[in-house]
Amino acid sequence: MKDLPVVIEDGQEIELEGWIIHKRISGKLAFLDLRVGPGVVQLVASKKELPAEAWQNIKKVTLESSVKIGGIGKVDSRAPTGAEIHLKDFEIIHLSEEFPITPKEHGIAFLMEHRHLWLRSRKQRAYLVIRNELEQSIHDFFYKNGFIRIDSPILTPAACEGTSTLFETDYFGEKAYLSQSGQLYLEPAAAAFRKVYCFGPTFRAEKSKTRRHLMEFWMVEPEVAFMKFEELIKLAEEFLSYIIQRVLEKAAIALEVIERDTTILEKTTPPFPRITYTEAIETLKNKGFPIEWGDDIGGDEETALSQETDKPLIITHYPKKVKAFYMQPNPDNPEEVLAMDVIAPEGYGEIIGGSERINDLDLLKKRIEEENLPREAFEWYLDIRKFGSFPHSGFGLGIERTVAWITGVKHVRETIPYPRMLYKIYP
RNA sequence: UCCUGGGUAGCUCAACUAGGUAGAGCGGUCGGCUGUUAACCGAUUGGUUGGGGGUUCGAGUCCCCCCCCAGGAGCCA
Repeated sequence: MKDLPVVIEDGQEIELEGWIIHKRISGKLAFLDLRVGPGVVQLVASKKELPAEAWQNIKKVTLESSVKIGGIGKVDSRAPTGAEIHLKDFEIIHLSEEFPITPKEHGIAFLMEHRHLWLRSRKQRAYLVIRNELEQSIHDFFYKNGFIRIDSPILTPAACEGTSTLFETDYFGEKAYLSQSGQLYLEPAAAAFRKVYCFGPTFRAEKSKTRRHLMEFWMVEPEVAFMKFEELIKLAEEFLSYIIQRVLEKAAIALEVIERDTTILEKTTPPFPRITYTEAIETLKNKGFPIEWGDDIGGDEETALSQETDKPLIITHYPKKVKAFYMQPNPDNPEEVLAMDVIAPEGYGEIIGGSERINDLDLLKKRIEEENLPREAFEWYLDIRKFGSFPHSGFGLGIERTVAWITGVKHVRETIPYPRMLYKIYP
């Protein structure tokens, strides 16, 4: 079975530390698989070529024991990763107790209980290597394009989009909430640096229990001063295309390990197909969904729409009542806002949500009142519209959903090292 | 929160339309095997059937309550 390889040169003298993940022993010849880092290498041991003590160690070593080995590298097509190490020495650092996770089948409840150990498994390592490549590609994209990274706070005094779904905590006698978006803190920073982004965990206390939701998830959010709605859509297209292509290139082996068919991913190049919310509602009605203009578009509806295309689908011009208070109204229709969502193909749903922001002070005050939001908490935010106000736009991309799409994994819980799910915070 | 399905050995499951003191594979352990790939062959180990109460001569199986898990919905990234 394919795994991430360790690069081995033919004839090279090698000393390595690692963990034994598999052992096949036959009388006088043994094969062991050693996990060194993300990668794995096969060890070959012949009884007559080893010190007696080393052979005894090989016989008694248990799965997931930590060991130190010495040997000679050999390129050999019979080895699972194309190369192997012929052992000259084998030392046990720690003899592992019986490891709960075996190469055979396990249920998801058992695996989630043992998430801290499950991380060592072949596919889980591949998923997290892919996540790492995605995160790096995001930073590289923004760095190359002159963005400044702004680390927004996690403890916040007020809601970005209403308080009902926030985790509340005590802040020296005051109420504080775990951030559900860095956006409000990004907008002031855009006035300082013009192009900014934040990258960090966000928290939603929604009691949702689906394959697309976590209580704690990571989001990257760019915000750009003087950027209008059309340019925002272009930014989203270029950004998403860049990060997908970069991951396909840099994480090619990890994608092979998980046997991901990347045909559709390769098609992620600008421009993306685009429909308005109103057109989406018409399409859904024709498909038989019981939906009316003004309703939000749910998971099944998103999947139905994304089936029309192999590329991410952009939906624009949503009704203002289903979107956040800070979104700029459509000049051609005040009931709509200049908002856009990007729906991933293959049923992975919304991965980007963004908009042009309101830059007029009076309009923003009015919208805060209409949504019954606590005005005091937003005074600092309103300041942006008092001191050199400027048109600006931004979006947020969900890391876990994007990794889920790239890897083809069904549930986002496997795209993050330690998922936080409804009523589940262990390990 | 709601709907549906489920909790039996360390793990994955079986024990039937009909209540009769639980069984297999994997893992572990011991032995065998010089090119294995989730190796193979033989032996062996393993259980208060999620918890509590009830019906019954007798409950894994039937009834009630509780706990936990999974899948889905709403909401969202």
